Amino acid sequence: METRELRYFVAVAEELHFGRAAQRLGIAQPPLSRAISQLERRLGAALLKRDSRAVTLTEAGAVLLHEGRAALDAVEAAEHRTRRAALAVTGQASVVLATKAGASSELLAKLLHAYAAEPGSVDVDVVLCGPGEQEQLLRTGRADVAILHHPFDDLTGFDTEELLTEGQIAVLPAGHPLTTRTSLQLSEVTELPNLPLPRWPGVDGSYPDGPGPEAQSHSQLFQLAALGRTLLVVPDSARSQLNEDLVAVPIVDAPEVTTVIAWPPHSRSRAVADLVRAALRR
Amino acid sequence: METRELRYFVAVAEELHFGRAAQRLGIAQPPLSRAISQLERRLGAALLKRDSRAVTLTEAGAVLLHEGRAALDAVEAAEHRTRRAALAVTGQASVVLATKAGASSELLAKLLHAYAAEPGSVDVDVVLCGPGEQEQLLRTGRADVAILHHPFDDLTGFDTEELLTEGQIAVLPAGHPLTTRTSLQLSEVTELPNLPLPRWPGVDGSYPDGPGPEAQSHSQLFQLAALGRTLLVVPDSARSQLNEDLVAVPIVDAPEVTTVIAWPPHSRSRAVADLVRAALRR
DNA sequence: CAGGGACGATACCCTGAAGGTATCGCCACA
DNA sequence: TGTGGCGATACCTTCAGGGTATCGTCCCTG
Repeated sequence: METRELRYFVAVAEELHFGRAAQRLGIAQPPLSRAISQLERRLGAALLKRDSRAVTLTEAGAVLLHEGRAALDAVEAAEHRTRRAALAVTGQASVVLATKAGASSELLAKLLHAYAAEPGSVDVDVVLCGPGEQEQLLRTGRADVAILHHPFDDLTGFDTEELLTEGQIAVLPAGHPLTTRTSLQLSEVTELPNLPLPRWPGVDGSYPDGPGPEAQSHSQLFQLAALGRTLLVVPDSARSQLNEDLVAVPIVDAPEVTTVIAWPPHSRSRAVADLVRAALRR
Repeated sequence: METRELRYFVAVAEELHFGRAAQRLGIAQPPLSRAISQLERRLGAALLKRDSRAVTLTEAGAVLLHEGRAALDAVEAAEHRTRRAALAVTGQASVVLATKAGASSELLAKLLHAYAAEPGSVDVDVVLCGPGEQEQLLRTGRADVAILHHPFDDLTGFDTEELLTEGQIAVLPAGHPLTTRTSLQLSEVTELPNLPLPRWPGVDGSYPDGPGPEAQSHSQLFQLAALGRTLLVVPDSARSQLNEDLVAVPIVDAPEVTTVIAWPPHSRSRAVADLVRAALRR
């Protein structure tokens, strides 16, 4: 199977529409139809049901969509990592570390400091990501290591080491009645009618339905919270980002958040190994 | 990057010889040379050093060999799993479980029995593998789950659950002086001049140098041991395979062997999940 | 030191796979 | 019953990828 075929199939499987998929791929619709049916013939499996008026995935098609994405990511990763390895020879050696924009910078600063002190350390490019983006960077080789947060980020397929486990706090606008409390239950904050939780864009860029305001970044979140438009449930270490307009109250029964350092399972990079070691030594 | 290019590069990188690689790929040498230099041009990286008389990998080439193999495995896995998913629809649903030929069948029997009792269980195809082969089957999608043994098998990149941890024993021919002992140190058995450890073929099929006899399978090993030609160091559970010609003596300081059940990290198969659950329930 | 052989690169040709345009066939819906 | 949307088919074109012949270079050897 060629990656071109996989890319074609993934496009159709995502769009569920040959015309749009062809447009996205920058080719005409007929060659796309042909490529897909040829792929189906070679696999000996129906991937799509063209039941006039609608294209849907078969069971096998769903499997190929999932596995095919992983395979394409792996190919892309091979490409990126090779390019970066070639740069490294010319003295441009560096590691790319992906982290969530707005996450605790204290931990990160310590980590970078500890690593920089190592003998043989190289430059660390810190890439600040939107939610969920780090994973993709790591899978496609555009990043070498990432700081992820369990259970928010999907850790499957990565090697990880735990760095920090913490509880969560509710961030409320100053003056809100609940700010008088010293602790809260999760159920007390999730369904407040006039202080809804914010909505994040999904991986496809669209927002789920709901009453809360839309947000793309951490800083937006804190602004929205300060304006009394939303309520945040965030890890304890986010306290450092509070200002006088915001009050934090611990939520006793919220799931614990574990900050981990993650890297692709077969990484052979010395720099990544050193970075992880530095992270574990605090 | 197309998988064809990756296959070409991997062939050359493994052979370190354009002519042989071309032969292996079933094409002529000139198009292979061209394909590789085109790949290098597109990546903007030298992958091979053609220093007359010898082809060697550059740093970037080594990275691409490694990452490229993983990517090719992922593509192959997508293909296999899709084919199997298509079969499953026709009522042929089954899971492929890879296990080392000759490994403890007691554990496996219990596992299969427990799984078969589950509601909704499907047929389990048990594939008996040579050493190290299970990993590859799992990575390329020809198997859905595998029984692996830490630290012998490489678990990186798989999700695993531990099933059993055990010590190791030395297997000696009956009548050997050491059979009178009730326990041994590892150092006492590894370097016996007239009872050397056997040699296994590596992933490339070639044998390492050494004094011991060559063996391909577990049953061969036990035969060789019974003939007094070799000494085995194996997990405790292999006792069940001993006959009257062989004597087992525990090795107190041998590394512990952990039997794990492993599956690809993003498996979505219900059957795999059930199988793992059954395995953990004993 | 000349000649031969091993090996990768280059030159040049040819075939077929992949892409484009036009059009068909089918169905839903007005 | 016509019309529009959509995937499939027919047919043409182009160039990427494969083949053969040959070169250039280095090493070895007589």
